[in-house]
Amino acid sequence: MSKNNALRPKTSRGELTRQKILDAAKREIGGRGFAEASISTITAEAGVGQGTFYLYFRTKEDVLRELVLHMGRKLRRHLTMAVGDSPSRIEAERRGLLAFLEFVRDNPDLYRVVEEAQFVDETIYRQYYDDFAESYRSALLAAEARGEIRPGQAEVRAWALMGIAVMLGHRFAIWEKDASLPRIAEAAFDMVSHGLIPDDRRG
Amino acid sequence: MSKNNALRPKTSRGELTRQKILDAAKREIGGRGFAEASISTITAEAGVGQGTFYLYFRTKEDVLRELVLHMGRKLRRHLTMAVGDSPSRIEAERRGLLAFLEFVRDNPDLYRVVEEAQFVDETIYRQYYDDFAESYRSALLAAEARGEIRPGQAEVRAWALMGIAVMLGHRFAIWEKDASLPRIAEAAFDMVSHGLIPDDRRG
DNA sequence: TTTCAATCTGACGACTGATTCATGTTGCAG
DNA sequence: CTGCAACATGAATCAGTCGTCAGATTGAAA
Repeated sequence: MSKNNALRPKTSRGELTRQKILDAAKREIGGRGFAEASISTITAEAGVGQGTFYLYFRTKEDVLRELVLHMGRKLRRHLTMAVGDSPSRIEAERRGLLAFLEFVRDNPDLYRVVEEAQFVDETIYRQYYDDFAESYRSALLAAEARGEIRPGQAEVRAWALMGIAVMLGHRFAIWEKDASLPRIAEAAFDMVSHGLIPDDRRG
Repeated sequence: MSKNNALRPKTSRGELTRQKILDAAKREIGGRGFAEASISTITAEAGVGQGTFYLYFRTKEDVLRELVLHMGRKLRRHLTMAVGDSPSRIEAERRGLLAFLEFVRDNPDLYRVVEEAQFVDETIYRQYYDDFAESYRSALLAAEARGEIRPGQAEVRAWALMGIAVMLGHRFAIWEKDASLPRIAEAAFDMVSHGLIPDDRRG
């Protein structure tokens, strides 16, 4: 089952070194991109010898996979905290979107690493999105059952909402770093909750 | 002004060769990814000598830029045809989303090439999206002025709507190749036009 | 037919960066 | 204190690509 590479350190010293490499890789890959980031720049940045890298990772791809997993856990934790005890799905939507945008702004390197994963290991990338989509989807279904939202294709909605978050994150948290995130989230939230059609034109 | 590289062929024979290389590059980069695609695999696929590549392009990045521009023109043309004479912005929204999804399904290589551009030449990538966002934005503003849609941040809405299209394209036109695109587009369109909040819960 | 600008070729030099490995160091269990 | 497994090193090796170039070919105008 666990194809877990048997590359895990066995002492706390090793664990620390592994972590230093992971941090450096995050900065290098996130900053310069996967192609530019070489093992030598990563190890130099981490302050360890070149060979040390191979004590804990098989390849550069390996580190990236690890970072995607890390991003997934960290983001999930962050969103859970932010959305936590929302009184309704709609309110959860609002808080979740804002929390995501803030997360992206605070972790641009991780964000970029995940996007690069798409071209390095499609499987892990898709797993990352599938996981979020699935929990998103079931949340929508539950809300629908409670009558909080209009019935509709939960699966499609989940992916559409993720698309909004990702694109707005890219545009307003990565590219335009000083945008007012609450204003952005509010505008998108308004569109999604109320719809584009004016009240006086509904059938 | 025109930094246009002076690498343009001067005869139709040259033009043809250049095109063969461009096509091969689209397949190679779209299929294996930018990093995997080497000049030699591209020229081999195109059926020309290695050196021929440099008659028309400076670098691999150069080809990718060209392909992004190409994708922009082609997609724009496609959307214009599909949305053309819609009776309303809302209707244009519906048709546009479906047309985009179909385009992605029919041109997966081009789609991927554009996404890769993000990590190769951020400038051209951003230009690509900015262009679409701008025309999207002004269309929304016009519709708003006509009272067809509720007032709101057109800029944010434009990016959010693009996010929906991109993500749904990735999920339902690239990953799940036989999804019912009209059904997907309809579901997303319904959410965006009517909103998630049920009519009986609006204040 | 001749000429020549444009086009094409593919082997090759230079270089980059991944991975290995022989050797050295660390720190804890006994 | 000592022995040993874990950890660390970086020079050397190795694979593969880029971009060049000297020479060959094409085809259309003169």
